[in-house]
Amino acid sequence: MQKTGQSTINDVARIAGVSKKTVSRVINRSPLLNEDTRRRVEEVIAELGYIPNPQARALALRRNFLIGLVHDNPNAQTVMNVQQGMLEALHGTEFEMVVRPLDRGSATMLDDLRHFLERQRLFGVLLMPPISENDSVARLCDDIGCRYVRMGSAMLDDTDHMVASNDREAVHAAVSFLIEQGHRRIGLVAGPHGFRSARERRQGFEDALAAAGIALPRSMIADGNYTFDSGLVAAERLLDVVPRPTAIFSSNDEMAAGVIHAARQRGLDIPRDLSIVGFDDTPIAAHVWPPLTTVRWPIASMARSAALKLIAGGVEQEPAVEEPSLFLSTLIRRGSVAVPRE
Amino acid sequence: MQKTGQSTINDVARIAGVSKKTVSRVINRSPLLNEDTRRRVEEVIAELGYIPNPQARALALRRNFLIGLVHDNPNAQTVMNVQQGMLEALHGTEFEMVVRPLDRGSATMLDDLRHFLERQRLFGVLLMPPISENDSVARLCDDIGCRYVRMGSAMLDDTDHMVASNDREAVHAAVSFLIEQGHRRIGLVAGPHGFRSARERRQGFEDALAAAGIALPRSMIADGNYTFDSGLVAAERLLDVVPRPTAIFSSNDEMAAGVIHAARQRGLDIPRDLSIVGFDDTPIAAHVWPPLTTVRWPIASMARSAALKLIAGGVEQEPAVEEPSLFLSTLIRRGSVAVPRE
DNA sequence: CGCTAACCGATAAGCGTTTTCGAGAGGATC
DNA sequence: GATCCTCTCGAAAACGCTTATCGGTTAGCG
Repeated sequence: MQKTGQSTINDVARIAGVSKKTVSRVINRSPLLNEDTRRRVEEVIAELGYIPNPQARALALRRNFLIGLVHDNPNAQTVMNVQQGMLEALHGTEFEMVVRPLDRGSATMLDDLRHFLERQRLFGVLLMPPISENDSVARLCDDIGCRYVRMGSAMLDDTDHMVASNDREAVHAAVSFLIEQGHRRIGLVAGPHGFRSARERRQGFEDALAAAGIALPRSMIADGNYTFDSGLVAAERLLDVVPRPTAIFSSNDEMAAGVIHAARQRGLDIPRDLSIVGFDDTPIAAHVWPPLTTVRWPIASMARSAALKLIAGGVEQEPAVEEPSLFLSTLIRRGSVAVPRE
Repeated sequence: MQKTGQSTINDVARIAGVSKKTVSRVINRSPLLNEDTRRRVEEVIAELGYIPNPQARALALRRNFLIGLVHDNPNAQTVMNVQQGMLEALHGTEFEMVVRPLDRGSATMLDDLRHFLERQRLFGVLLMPPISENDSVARLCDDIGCRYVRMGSAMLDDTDHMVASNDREAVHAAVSFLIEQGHRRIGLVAGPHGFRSARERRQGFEDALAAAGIALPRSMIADGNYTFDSGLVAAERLLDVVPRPTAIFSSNDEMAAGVIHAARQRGLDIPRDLSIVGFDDTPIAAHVWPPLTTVRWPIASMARSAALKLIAGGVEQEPAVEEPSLFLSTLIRRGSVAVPRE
C-alpha cells in the first residue's frame, strides 16, 4: 500500500530503471517510444499510484490544466446547466473547471479577461453567451494563445471554436405550430439588444409570420431583457393592445413565466384566453401553471461538446473536431397552448 | 509601457535595487521589513505591472491558489448564490474558484475528494450543505492539511470552520406567524433525511406548534426531497387528510411551488383556501402565483463570509476570525398567507 | 565603545516537471 | 568495414518562485 499522490517522477524512473525523461514521454504520449519500455513504465506508474504534479507541470509547460468558464449570464439555471455539461466532459481528465463571471458593459472587461487568462495561463476557456458573441473577446484569446470555444445561438466562427444551436429554425417551427393551431394575432416578447440569441429568435418569429403571410404590427412586439419582471411588463403592454393577441411567444422561459403572471393578474385563463410558448425549457417551464409549452435548448450538451473540443488531443495536437458543433432545439408541447376561441 | 505579466521577480529586484528575497518578503507580507523598503518595492511592482507567477508559487509553496467549492446540491439557484458570494469575496485577490460537484452516496466519494484535494493542493475548500454536514469530510480536510469552512443550518463546528444560519429559530418564527393568523391545522412538507437543514427546519416547526400547545398528528407531516415534484406529491397526501390543513409549511421554496401546483390542481385558491410558507427565498418564490411568503436564507452572504474566512491572513498566518459565523434568516411576507376562513 | 536587535543581501538548494541536446545501439548502405 | 541514419533513451538545464543559511550593515542603548 503506497500512499497515493506522494511518489514523484524520480521514484518511477528509478524503479522502472529508466530516466525521468522517458517517464515523461510515457505520460505525454510521445510516439517515439519503445512499446516494451512504455509498458514497463506504465506498470510501475500504476503500481505506485503515481500522479504527476499539476503545479510542476503547469510551471514547466507554462500552461495550467484549468478550463475557464467565462460568462456574463443572469440566468442561474442556464449557467448551472453549462457547468454540469462541462464537468461531465472534464470528469476523469486532468482538467478542472474554474469559473469567472465577467461584467459585460464594464469598460475594463477585456483587460480583466486578459489578466485572468495571462495570470492563470488557462489551457482554454469556454465562452458562454452573451459574452461569446463578442468578437474582440475571441480575438483576445487568439492573441494570448488560449484555446477557446464559443457557445451561441448561431454559427459565428469555425467549428473548431464554436458550438451553436439553431434558434432561428426552432422558433420558426414553434411559431408555425401556433399558427397551425389557428392563431393569427401573435405577440412577441423579444430578448435584450446585444444578445445574438435574441436576434435569432426574433428573426425566427418574423420568418414564421412572414411565411404564413401574417402581418406583424409593431405593437405586437415588446422588448424584455430575459428576466421575469421584464416579461411581466412586456406582457402588460402586449395585452393592452386591442384586439388582444391570442398567443404570445416569449424569447425565454423566465419571461414567459412573467407573461403568465401578467395574464393571470388580469383574469385571463391560460391557455383558454391566451396561448404561450417559451424558450429554453428550464425547470421553471415545467413548474409553472399551466406547464409551459417551450423550445428545448440543449445547452448542457452544447457545453459538454464544447469542453470536449477544448481538451481534445490533450496537450500536444491541435483539437480534433469530432465533436458536433450544431445542436438542434425542439419543441416541447405541454399545457400552455390551445386553439384560440374566436 | 511594459507588457503585463511578463516581468519576473528578478526585474523587480534589479530595478528596485534590492534582492529577490526582499521582493519575496514584500509579496508574502513578511513582518520583518522596513516600511520604506516595502514602499519602494511596491512602487516598482506597480510600475512594472509585475504579477508573481501563480504556477511557480504553487510549486514552491506546495499549495495552489485555488479555493474549491465542493457541493452535492440539487438546487441550481442555491449553488449559484453560493458561487456568487464566493466570487465576491475572491474578487481582487489572487485566488480563483474551482468547483467540484460530488456524489454523496457514491462509495468512492471520500476517495474522490481526497484525490481532488491532494492533486490540486487546494488552498482551501468551501463545503456546501448537505455535504458539509458529513464529519468525515471535515476530518479528511484536516488530515490533508487543507483549510475548510462548512456551511450549514446549524453550528456543528467551531467558528473558524463553520458558517451557519439559524434555520430552527427562523422556522419557529414563521410557523408562529401562521399560528398568530389563526391557523391550527398546519401541515409540514419535510426535507430529505440526511439533510441537517431538513432536521432543523422540522424541529423549528415542531417547536412552534408545541409552544402554542397545538398537537401534531403524524398525518400532518409528509416527506419530500427538496424537489418540485416531491413537494407536489407530499402536498397531495397532506390535502387528502380530513379535515384538510389550512396552512402548509414547506421546507424549501421549490417544494412550496409543488404544493401550490397540487393545490391549484384540486381547485383550491391560495391563500383563501390554503396558506403556504416556504423557505430559501429563491427567485421562484417571487415568481410563483401568488408570490410566496417565505423565509429568506442568506446563503450568498454566508458563502461570502466563508470564503473570506478561508483566505483571511493570506498564506502566512492562521485565519483571523473577524467574519461573522451566524447568519439570521428572516420572514418575507408576500401573498401566500391569509387568515383561515373557518 | 561594545552589545544587541532589526533589517537586508548573496548564494544555493529546492519544488517536480519538461525540454534541449546529444549519445549509444543497431541496422542498412555503399 | 566504414559511413550514415533511425530509433531510443539519458544528463543537465530550464520554468519562476521560496527558503535556508549565513553574513553584513545600521541603529539604538547602556
